[in-house]
Amino acid sequence: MDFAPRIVAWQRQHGRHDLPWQNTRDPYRIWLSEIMLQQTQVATVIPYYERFLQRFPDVAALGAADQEDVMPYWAGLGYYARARNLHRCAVEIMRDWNGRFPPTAEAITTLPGIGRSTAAAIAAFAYGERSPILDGNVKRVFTRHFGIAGDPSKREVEQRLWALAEAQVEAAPGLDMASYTQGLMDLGATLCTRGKPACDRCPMADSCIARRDGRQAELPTRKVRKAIPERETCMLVLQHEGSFLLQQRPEPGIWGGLWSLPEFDVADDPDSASRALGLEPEQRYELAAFAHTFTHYRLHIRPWLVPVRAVSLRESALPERWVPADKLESMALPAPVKKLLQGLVDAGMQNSLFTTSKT
DNA sequence: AAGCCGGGGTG
DNA sequence: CACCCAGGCTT
Repeated sequence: MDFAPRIVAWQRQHGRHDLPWQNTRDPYRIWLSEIMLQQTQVATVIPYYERFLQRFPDVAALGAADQEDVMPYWAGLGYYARARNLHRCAVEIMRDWNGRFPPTAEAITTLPGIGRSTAAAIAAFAYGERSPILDGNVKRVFTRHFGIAGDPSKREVEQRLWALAEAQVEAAPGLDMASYTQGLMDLGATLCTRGKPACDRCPMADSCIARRDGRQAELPTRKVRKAIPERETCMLVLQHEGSFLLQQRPEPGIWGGLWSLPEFDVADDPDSASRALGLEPEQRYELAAFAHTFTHYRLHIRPWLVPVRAVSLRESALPERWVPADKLESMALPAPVKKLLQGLVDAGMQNSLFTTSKT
């Protein structure tokens, strides 16, 4: 009872008001922030957001750009389909909406990469539309406050939460939707956190079921996570006169659209893998293996440094490019590849990096 | 309904 | 290390 107005009152006094995407009603800026913030924390997003906005200040600038020019500004953020969809949206808005962002949450949902919650957030912030959100923060706040057990990603539980979200808005005529939506996010991000919720400072503590029953640690119910599989790959660091050979990853798929190192099966060897690309190895150095963990599997990477003489390449299914060391910064590289190449460049290709020498 | 898609922060 | 984060799309 009285849920939404209390959230608003708390937000105005204790919420966040100076995030880079606040204090604007520009749908473009709001939209960009919502996409970047999908499954990504605020502190991670901020520098990406600033860089992106500087390069693409409005939907016209983004729509006029090639996707190729967009990807470097997303490299390292993850979920690269978000960037591809963002660019598709901009093209679509310029073509189908006369350059104006769609005026309702329902219309916004038709755009690629924007679901119900993201559309509602954009509509609430930009237009004040009375559409509720249901993101990770809201799921945590609601499951605790209303004592909803069960994995929130399950359809049945999620439907209950959507119904609760709708009910809170309907029960509050004249609600300031921007403040309410921001308040839910702020509460989840700053007080009703996963680990140690600050119930002593929470404006909803007196009506919170989890608080009453001492079940804050059990809600929201954890999802049962299966053991993640292990995968293994070898990567070729083909090097010629200070440049590295990069291949553009196909989409869809992991790292789609990013530039990565050529890979070969662990059963094969770096020399034949290099020759398969039309390159003759001068040497081959096994670099230190390392692991990279994704949400759904762990990838063991075994990199080989292979200096080559000729740079004539064979026909390849993937776009390929020789990239000088000092131009790597401008390329859209997967995080582990960036780390690997940066390490090589920073160390000046010194032998200390090699676990084993020539084989 | 379940799997796919990343990287980083947190405890 | 496990778990989670301003989720959405495909199968």
